[in-house]
Amino acid sequence: MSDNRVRVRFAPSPTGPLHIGGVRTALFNWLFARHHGGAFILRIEDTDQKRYVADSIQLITEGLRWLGMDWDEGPEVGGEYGPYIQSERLELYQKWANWLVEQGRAYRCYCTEERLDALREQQKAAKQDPGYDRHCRTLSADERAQNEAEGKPYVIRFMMPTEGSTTVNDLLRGDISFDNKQLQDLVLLKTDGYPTYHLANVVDDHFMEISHIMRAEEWIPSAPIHKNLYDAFGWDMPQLAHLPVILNPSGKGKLSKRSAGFTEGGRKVPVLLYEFLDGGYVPEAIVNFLTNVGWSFGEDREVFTVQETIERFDLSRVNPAGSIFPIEKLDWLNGVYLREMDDHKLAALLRPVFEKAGYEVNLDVLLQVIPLLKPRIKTLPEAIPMGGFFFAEEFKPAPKEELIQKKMDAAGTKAALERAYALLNALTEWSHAAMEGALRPLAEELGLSAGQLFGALRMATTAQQVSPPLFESMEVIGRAESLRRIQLAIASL
RNA sequence: GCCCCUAUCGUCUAGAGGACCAGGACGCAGCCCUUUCAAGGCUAAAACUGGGGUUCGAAUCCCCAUAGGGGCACCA
Repeated sequence: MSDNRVRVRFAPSPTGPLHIGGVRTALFNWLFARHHGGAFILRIEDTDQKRYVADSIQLITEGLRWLGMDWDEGPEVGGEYGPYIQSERLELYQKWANWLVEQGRAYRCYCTEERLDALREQQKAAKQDPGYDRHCRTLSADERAQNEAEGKPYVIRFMMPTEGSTTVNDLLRGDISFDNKQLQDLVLLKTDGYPTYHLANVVDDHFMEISHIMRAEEWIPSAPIHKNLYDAFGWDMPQLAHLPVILNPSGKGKLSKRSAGFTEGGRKVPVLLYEFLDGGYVPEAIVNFLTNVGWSFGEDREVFTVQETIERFDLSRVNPAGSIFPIEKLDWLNGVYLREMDDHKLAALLRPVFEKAGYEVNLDVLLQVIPLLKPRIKTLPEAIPMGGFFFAEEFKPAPKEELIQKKMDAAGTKAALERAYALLNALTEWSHAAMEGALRPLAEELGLSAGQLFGALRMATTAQQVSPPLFESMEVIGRAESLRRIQLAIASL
């Protein structure tokens, strides 16, 4: 199954934190590379100086590593096709842009921003399609010479064919044709000497010997542009596969961090990768979840390991239709992974969560608590209300009213707690089994339901309406402290 | 406005002409278990956008309509 000619890349631009949509694109590329035994390349497309955000590259590399995606070539690891940061390859792009000019396939355009803006306004007013009017494409030799003599700044524009059509093949959708009249004489090289995305992308994919381009669906309209560029250069175009977009839970538009990043219930949906980290999702669950959006394992299976995914991943199972971000499925899946997780590993994840919430964590206690927490949490922060009280420095007894259970009064509650105290105090072994063995008959004797008696004890020992099972909790709290708390409750009645 | 893509339960999806009165999962509802909350088990409701073709036969192929999405920068 190994094909070392498979070379794919993830090519984000460093404009801020990783977006989950980008992560999905990266993941599919990575899975494809690993499945075929090819190379996964990380390339940084920093050709827009205005949008560059410092530290972005680090956020990207850390994010990919967190999810377990390693790259064979790129920043931090190097490679034979580098550099892998586009701002370090400017000469290459300039060379090939100029080559196109020499070949008569591109031209210098001296139009100012003002003229372009005015043109756009005019087109808009006349309800014409927007686009460059190719003014500088037909400049005479004299006009050109004059512009050069004046030292006017210029961009290099591609001379797009104006007739016929361009057909590109998409591995998921088949052939897609575009009327060349729709295509623009787009800018290849900007005034500042930096390439645009289109030029840099084509040049790099060619020289980095990329075999398959897997990118998001919003790039489909630029595929014919790229195709014409490859043709002009005389290069073969890599295979294309446009991955479906992920839509907002609101159903309106692409998944974005703004406006519609909420579910119908008004819940904030995580979108940036760090928001998933902060939200208490684990990487294994995120990866498993992402592979279920736009791709399916088959065999009616929803839960599987990365290794299984790598073995099975292929483009034929990619669904070309866009999909709404199914966040509730991630919650469920995260719960599945948390339940299956090794106790020590979960302890390492939970410890900082409790500490951040202001609790001082005793590792021994945490390890005892984890089995109680496991089936009750879907995300890490949910452990705080469920288990935080185990680490509270000072016990705050529940108010009297809350000790009294349904259809009971203060006197009855007090009497029941006193009897329970006596039985527990007499126990030779402080285990949940022993406690239950002693107290269940008591409930019956007192004519109370298990819910009434245990409810009162829960309130007395944990001061919580909701908690892990009573006796297991008391086991963790310890004999002396549990008995002390029951005494406290009795005294308050 | 123009161009392009897509279309199965509320949602994520299975389905590559007969094995489909359409399967799985999440969510939702009910029941069981149960000391609260979960987890777990069981059951239920829930979909092939519409219309034309092609074919002995269409969720699957073609066309049109509709709907949703994407794109039309010296941003990627």
